Amino acid sequence: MRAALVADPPAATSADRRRWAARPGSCSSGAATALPFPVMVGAPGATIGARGRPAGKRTRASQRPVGGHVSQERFVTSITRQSEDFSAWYTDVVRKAELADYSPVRGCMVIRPYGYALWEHTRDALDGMIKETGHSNVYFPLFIPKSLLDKEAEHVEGFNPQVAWVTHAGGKELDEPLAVRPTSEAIIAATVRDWIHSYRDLPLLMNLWNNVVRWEMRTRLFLRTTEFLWQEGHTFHATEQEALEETDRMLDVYRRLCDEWLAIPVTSGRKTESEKFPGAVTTLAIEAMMRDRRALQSGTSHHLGQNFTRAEGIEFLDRDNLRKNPWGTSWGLSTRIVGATIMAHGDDDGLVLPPRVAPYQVVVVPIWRREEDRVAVAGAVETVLAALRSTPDGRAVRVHVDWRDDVSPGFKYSHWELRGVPLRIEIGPRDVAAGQAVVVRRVDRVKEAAPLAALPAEIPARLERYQADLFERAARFRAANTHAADDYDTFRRVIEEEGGFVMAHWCGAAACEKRINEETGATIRVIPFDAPADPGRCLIDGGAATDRVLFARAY
RNA sequence: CGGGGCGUGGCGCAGCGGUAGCGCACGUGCUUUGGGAGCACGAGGUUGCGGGUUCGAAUCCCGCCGCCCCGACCA
Repeated sequence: MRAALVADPPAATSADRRRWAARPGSCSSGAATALPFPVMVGAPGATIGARGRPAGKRTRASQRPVGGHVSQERFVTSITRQSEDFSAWYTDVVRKAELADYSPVRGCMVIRPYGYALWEHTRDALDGMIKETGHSNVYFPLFIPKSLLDKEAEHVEGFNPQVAWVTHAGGKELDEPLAVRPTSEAIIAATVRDWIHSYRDLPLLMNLWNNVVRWEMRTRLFLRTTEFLWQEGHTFHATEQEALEETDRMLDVYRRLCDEWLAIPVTSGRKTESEKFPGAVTTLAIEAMMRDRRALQSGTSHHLGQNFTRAEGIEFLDRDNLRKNPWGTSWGLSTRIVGATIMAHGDDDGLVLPPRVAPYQVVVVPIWRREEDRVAVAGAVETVLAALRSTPDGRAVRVHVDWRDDVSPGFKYSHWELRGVPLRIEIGPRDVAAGQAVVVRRVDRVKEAAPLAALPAEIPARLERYQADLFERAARFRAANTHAADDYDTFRRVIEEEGGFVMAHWCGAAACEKRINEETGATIRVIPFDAPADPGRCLIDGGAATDRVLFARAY
């Protein structure tokens, strides 16, 4: 885990406090590394929140004694309910939790400090796994000469409508247009031709963290933006077997990222011909279920065969003294995964973040009225902070203390719940007197008192349990919304009325797949790897199928 | 690209011929603070742009521009 984010020192001036408080993710202590947050400002004229809502009416919630039962009351009222309009809910949450903003550029977003911190934790976890599996990070250019992109026929055709071109530079028209990379297969293949001569040069295992541009007609923050951040892995192998293993291995890395870090259960499988990456032999993907029961493709891994190496004329001399084209793979996971995290866990009160990637794992809300109370509470808070920064197992907890004195404790509760902080610790004069703190879980608002002395051991354990609980909750939700359909009428009814994943038989014909999509809006998300043998008849033409495939309406 | 809608302080809106107002947010002060506090005072707008009609245009007409929503691509 990364270093703890350090809390605001109570000694800060009130103006300082406000400034820091306005930038969650900022570190105010010299001890911790200050995250470099460029403060990006939405330019004037940007359309912000075209779908806004009237500001929340302050319904003064009745006061309740500490240690009470779990409240069903809805405290955050400025967010559209999921049940009312899931898309509006999503946009509200992204904007009000200050994850991202629209920008002056159509279809492009500004990722704000809190959103970027969430992406960074996800990215760092994945980067670690990519390195553990033997890959090195590299960088390739943003611009790709047209001639390179044109070499692989299926690739060109697939990406053409989405490519942005640079035709002028230096005050004149370029001899050859440059594509703003939609992905880097072409330029990488063209470059590594000079690096690969012998089987001894293989495998070549590379990964790039970069931005790509794909011109989109309809965009959504994080889920589909014209420019997005991602990693793209590119590898070259001496045998097809090795390339196939690599494709599987990296898909499983993505599965583990979702599983262990994001608490999102995913289904791994193979894409159909119509859904595969342009230029790939096969495409594998992980699919996750969002809380509106729709599917979201969250990561893809492609077996490229020799398509790109042949197009580029990459050859190596093998052990058997024969010249061969290497086999390639590529795999990518983007900022879309942030959208997945939001939609897989969030509720009507805002974000619900998995502790392992949450910018703040714990927020402390000190409560005081008189100056003497504040001093007493500050003492207890300092003790807790020191303990959380050096827990018994040596791991630091990312904790933030909200010392703002211009908003009420109740406001702070809502503020941090909207932002999905897993645990809230409330410490007031009554707690100090009792030598305890009140700990509240974001996901279910379960509220418990815990002795101050026990917190160093308690909090990390509670965060782990919380992480596990979130995964369990998501897995139960997915199970409850996965159905089987054995005939087309049932299928249509389930897709229409229930939504979710529908497991059904498909003969493998593109025509049947197409008809289902056109008539129901559902697509084959994947042909799952772990589907049990279960022979049946295709929904459309009755053709034989050995097992079921996963259908859903998707993002 | 076809259909629908909207452009008015930072955000959300009202005003629909007589020279711009409300809520939120913002600033200052006082009282507050264990589930989104209250009051008072204050600051903030060449009404998207350009033309026209009129004594007079945010308002009516024409033309641009921009954005949003709905239908064919994608991580």
